[in-house]
Amino acid sequence: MTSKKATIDDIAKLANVSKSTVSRVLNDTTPVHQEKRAAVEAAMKALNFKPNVFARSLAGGQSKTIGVLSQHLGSPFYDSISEGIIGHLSGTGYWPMFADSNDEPSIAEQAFENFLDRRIDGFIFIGGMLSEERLAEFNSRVPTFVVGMEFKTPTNRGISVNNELAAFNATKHLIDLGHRRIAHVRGIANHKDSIRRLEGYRRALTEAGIPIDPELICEGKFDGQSGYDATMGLLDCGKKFTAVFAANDICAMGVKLALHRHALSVPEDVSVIGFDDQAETSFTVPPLTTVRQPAFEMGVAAATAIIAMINKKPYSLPQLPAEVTVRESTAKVKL
Amino acid sequence: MTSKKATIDDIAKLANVSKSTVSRVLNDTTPVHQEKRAAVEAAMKALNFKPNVFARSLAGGQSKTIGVLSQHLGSPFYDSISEGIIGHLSGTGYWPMFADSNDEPSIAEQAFENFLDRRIDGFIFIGGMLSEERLAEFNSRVPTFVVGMEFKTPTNRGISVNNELAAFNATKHLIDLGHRRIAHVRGIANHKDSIRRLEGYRRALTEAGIPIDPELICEGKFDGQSGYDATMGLLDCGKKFTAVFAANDICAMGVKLALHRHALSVPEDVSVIGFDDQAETSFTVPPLTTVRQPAFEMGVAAATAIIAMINKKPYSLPQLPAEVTVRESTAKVKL
DNA sequence: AAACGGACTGAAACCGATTTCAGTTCAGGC
DNA sequence: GCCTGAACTGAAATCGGTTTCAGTCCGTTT
Repeated sequence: MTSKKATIDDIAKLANVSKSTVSRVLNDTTPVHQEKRAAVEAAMKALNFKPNVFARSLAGGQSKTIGVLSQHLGSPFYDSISEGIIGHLSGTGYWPMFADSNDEPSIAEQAFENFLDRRIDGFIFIGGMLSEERLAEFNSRVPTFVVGMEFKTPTNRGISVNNELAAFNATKHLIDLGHRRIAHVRGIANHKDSIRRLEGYRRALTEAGIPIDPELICEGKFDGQSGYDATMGLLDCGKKFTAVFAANDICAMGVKLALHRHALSVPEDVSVIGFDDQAETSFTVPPLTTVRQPAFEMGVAAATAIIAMINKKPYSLPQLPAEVTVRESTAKVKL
Repeated sequence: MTSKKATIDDIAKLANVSKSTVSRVLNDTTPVHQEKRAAVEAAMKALNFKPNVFARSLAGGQSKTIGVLSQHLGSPFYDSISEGIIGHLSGTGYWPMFADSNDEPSIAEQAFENFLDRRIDGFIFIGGMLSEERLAEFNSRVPTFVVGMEFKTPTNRGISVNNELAAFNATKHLIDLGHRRIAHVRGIANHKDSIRRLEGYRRALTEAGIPIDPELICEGKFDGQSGYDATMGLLDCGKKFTAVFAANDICAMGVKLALHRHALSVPEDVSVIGFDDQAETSFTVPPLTTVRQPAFEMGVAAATAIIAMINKKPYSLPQLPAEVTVRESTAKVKL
């Protein structure tokens, strides 16, 4: 098929110009006469020319790669974001390069340095274990976009659901169903999302005039086991509650299993609401009520934004809803 | 910290040798006198030298990047494999570059070409929508390792669970519990894994002297919806069965929900077994019996193998078990 | 003692782009 | 009619490595 792989010199020869000119039409750095530009473009088409990324990057140009740092690949929510990023990047000429920090700030820092060695053109940070200051510092070294973590200062440098509001809505949904003793199983304690979700939970209770019972707020880790353990703990010591707001969907599954172990049924005895709306969620028994986070769309937005940032073009971010998806794991409180 | 970034010339100057020599100790291509080698190594340490990947690759050396093509990022099984790959690659100097073919052979082909443009040193193919011939062809162009798909010809070029055997074991587990009317919800029809799993299912029935009822074999797509639809279909037309072997765990969740809709309980009325043992699986109500695929370990093995292949070193692959993880979704058939 | 071959080395070419530098052309302002 | 600046161009340097080529040095063979 493609015999060898055309270089810029081949194009120059065929179009009868110098390689400088070819480079110019390639990068739009300097005006090029219409005629020559057309000749060059024709030659590129004819030879199916694709610039060599390495030569380009070596010479100081772009590497056409985007570093993507996920806090935890294997977490469905982050993975959906990644999927959105990959999906949107494909065909743009940019390629993502992934790293996983495993929720460790020090690994994240190191991964970032490695990315710089690789001369990434842009950096997408998924999740939220780094301070805004660090991220600002990153951004001063390479265009940086944050997804899935609330990022206040430069509002257009990140995209995320409003966790506080989403958690408020989730809790309010339960309150509206008549629940007053609502437990909350948290995510990782110092994780931004966890903190904001706890805030939303508290605000909803407070605004409804329900006193906050600290014993109903359990530590967790965004996983099934911690949801299970926390709920078992509550149940074993006879704590009364009629609803649980879990930090995320997989945690909610753990909560449900613990309730099942105590012969409590969902939603008849206890209502459960999750967070994320990950794919499996609608097939649990019963299907889980949850707060939807449009993860894939967030990934797409991040990819769109980072490309625009790299090319210093304007872009706009979608407004993300924080809606409760009502399914069958929540119901009116039993009288 | 690191002021500028040392180049090979800096090293050469400091070690008082030519850059050729530095390159030689870097790549171990030609013998270098012990003294000079030591001097060079010392200089590299002192200047914290890291060779520029782009210059290296441009000059015809290695790019230190591994192309990883997943059939479907966002599928928990494939993601766990990816996680294993990323985990094991980290710190080796090699970096993965991901693409997602979305189960489309044509996209896979294109992704592979793009990878070659990026001069990947090695290629890891996750999943199984490509023929062995194509993969052999790929392997002739760049070291290629296949993970999560059975790959017969060169036995050490891929790693996978024995799907036929695993499916046989799953089905046999049900038979041993006394079930004789066992439905099977398949994965994507022309997907290798699906085919092999169907074979295992058939063999188990045949060896047990149970006639195969084609109406109990339903098409599916490795997702929750198809598990749900298939089961609803069976139930709605009054087909009798006491157990279901689902193509994977998420499919099994769909199956369970459909049973729940018909007021059938698991495992009292119908036993359900899944495949993969993905993380959430142990928190479903009731926890799902499934066949474990050690995905993360498979990823690690793939990363290990590809690096060895690139460097023409020997390596060995672990033997993967195909064990049934018995939880609570399967039970003795009701008499 | 001459010839040979293996260990070891540095200069220079090369990989394929970008960018600087030094012009050349040409239109418009005075 | 001359000057100025913008549009446009190509030669050559550059990015940071690898690899070829042409040797040098030395211990062994014959």
